[in-house]
Amino acid sequence: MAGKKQFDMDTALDAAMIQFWRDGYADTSLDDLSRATGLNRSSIYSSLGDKDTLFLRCLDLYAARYGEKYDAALSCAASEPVAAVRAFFDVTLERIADPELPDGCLIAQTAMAIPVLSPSVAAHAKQALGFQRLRLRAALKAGGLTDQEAEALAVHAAAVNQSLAVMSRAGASPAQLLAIVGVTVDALSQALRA
Amino acid sequence: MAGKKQFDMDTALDAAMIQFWRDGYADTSLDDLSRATGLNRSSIYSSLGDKDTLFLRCLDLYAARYGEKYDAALSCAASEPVAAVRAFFDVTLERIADPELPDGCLIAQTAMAIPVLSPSVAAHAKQALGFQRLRLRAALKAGGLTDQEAEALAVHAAAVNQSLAVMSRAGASPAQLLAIVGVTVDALSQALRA
DNA sequence: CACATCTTGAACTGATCAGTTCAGAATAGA
DNA sequence: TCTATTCTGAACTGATCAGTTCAAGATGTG
Repeated sequence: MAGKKQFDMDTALDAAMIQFWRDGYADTSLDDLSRATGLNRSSIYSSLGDKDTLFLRCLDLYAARYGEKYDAALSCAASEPVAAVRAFFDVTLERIADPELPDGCLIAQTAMAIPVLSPSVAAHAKQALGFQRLRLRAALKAGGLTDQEAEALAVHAAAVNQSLAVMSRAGASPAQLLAIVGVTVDALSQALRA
Repeated sequence: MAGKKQFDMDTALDAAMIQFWRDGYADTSLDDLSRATGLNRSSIYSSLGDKDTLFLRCLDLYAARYGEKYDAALSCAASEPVAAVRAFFDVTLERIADPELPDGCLIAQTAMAIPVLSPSVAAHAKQALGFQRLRLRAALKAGGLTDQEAEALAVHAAAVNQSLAVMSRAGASPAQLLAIVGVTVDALSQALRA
């Protein structure tokens, strides 16, 4: 069982991310991480760093992975802004519908715990939410909204996207989640018609 | 220091509620509660029960207190539905703006932690969110929306209300929070115009 | 075979946690 | 004054936590 790397770093990081995602930072112990990754306590410590460092890596992995998907969804915003925003929300809805993945959202969960988290972790979470808003704003401006409209709808859409995390954890049905984003998409259609 | 009750139960419960609200269940220790309430460890145990019981009481106190305010805000829905929903969100926005109170929302925070909470606590949180939706739905129907529209807008508004908890924790400005609810209020105006 | 590399399990430290108990101090009312 | 009630501080249990260390075992490479 030695001589060469026995585990895939990315797989382990993935498992750790999902563990943090489901239970949150406070309720995830090193033993939980050890169980989730299949790695020994010592191995985690020596190759992934301590709990804080590992959590930061997981946050970044999460932001990068889904950030790409959100970007891809919004890429058609210039020609079809409504479809783009719908696709944006679909990224989240599909993630929630995936039985392999936890409900909720790692960023939202982390944001809610900001008062008890380290400043660096808090900063990463805030930054991730900021990126989301900027992504949406750029797309909406490309889609033809004014600066003001784009700003307002971007922060609204980012918030609604986070709300899906709360509502899914509280047991909302897929139909209800769809209704939540439906109102927002309709509001965008309306804004574009003006 | 004895012979008669030395502390006001409601005051103590209030302090405990705020402590849970700010730091969440997992990150609140009995020592934190002792400090917050000014009560001895033993006194908490003997007069407020164990951590789980106390948390349930705090959840109920929170739901009752703000439930009343939400109801009052929505009471004019039949004649002025848009103003009613705006007043509904104002309850949350004023709570967030109050420097005496934590950001966020106890219900939202609890909902996010459902996977690691006891079933009874999870049930209380879900119930509270369910009430919020029913409150909104009744108001919107009274305001003249169809059943379908009222259902969709109610779950949307309840979600947006929860999103304010996430966004305020992530450092969103009052103007941004206002923009978030603005889009929803506009969507309601539009629905009523049809 | 020998060595460098990797992995493991176990242990230990110092800290915190919830829950519980209890003796004693303080006090209000009879 | 006597007594029932209330409060307090301290202690203890059994558990978990993060962080760290290390010796022993396993394996691939040269």
